[in-house]
Amino acid sequence: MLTDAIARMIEEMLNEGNGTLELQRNEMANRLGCVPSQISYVISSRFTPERGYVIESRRGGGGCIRIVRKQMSRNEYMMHFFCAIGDSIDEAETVAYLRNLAGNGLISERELHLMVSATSNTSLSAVPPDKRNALRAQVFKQMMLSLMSV
Amino acid sequence: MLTDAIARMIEEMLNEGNGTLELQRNEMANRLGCVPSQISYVISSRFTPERGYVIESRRGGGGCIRIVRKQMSRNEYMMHFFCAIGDSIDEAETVAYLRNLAGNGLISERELHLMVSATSNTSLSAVPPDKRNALRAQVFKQMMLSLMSV
DNA sequence: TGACTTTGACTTTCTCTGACTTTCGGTGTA
DNA sequence: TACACCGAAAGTCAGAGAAAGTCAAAGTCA
Repeated sequence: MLTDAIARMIEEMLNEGNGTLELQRNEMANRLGCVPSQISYVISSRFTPERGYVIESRRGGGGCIRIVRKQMSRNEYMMHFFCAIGDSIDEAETVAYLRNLAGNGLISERELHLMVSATSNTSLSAVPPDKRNALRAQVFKQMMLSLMSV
Repeated sequence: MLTDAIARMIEEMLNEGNGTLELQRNEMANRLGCVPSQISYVISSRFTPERGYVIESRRGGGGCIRIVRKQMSRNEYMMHFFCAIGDSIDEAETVAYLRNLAGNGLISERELHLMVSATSNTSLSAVPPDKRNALRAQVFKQMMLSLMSV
């Protein structure tokens, strides 16, 4: 059945994208040889808020549909990231992690900014560069822990 | 999409300019290879008063568009604390400041926890104790700044 | 039969463009 | 000085086009 194929495809893409996905309805419909509204149907019947998905979209040129899975409990998800940090991490990777957390609604926009700046090279400039990544990981992880306990 | 590129560019310039920006519509359109009214479109659809921006402009020779990210008296308050931090601060005093901010509703409970843990001795344990207070002040101030610009 | 799928026509929203208008500063002239 | 004119900006607006949303009717399957 078409619906299932599309749903499976979206699932996979969600997995690849760490629970976040942006797709273009027309493009996808084209790829699958179906009518665009079929994509809408699948999303509205399968990827509902009750099942833990958040949908946003934008019309017009260059429009797209954004699907975010909120399935894992917050803390499970946080823990997943927490473990991935390791004991050294550079600035760029930290920002990437944090954007991901924000994209999944686990931290707010303000919290994103807070954490980015706390772990920035600017903040840590007093520390010799060769020790910075370790310190950053430490700070990052402490902040994550603090969020998990609130 | 052009709109997004322009919006991103303006954001960045705003950040660089501490929340203020003057741009020349034609010049910018030229640089981006688009029609000048596109710039107007982006500004009117994205940098609206509802989103906290103030727009002024001047026509004629040497004209320009001025964009200001509105910073409420909230920020003035934050600035007051910011200045009080100095370039060295210990853990206890940091917690006191943060409690104060939370008590005044300037940061949320979660943000309080985040900031306390980012500036804790635990987070900064990799740094020799005699350098910790300076680093803490640095981290603290960066976080404050990030909140003021959101 | 009844619930779920599939389709396509129509609607709404967003982007982009270009023609036309308004405003501003400067410059030349009486 | 006062005024008219000119060129250089920014403002406005309507229209075209792109993409997603909606919905009802037709089709399918258990």
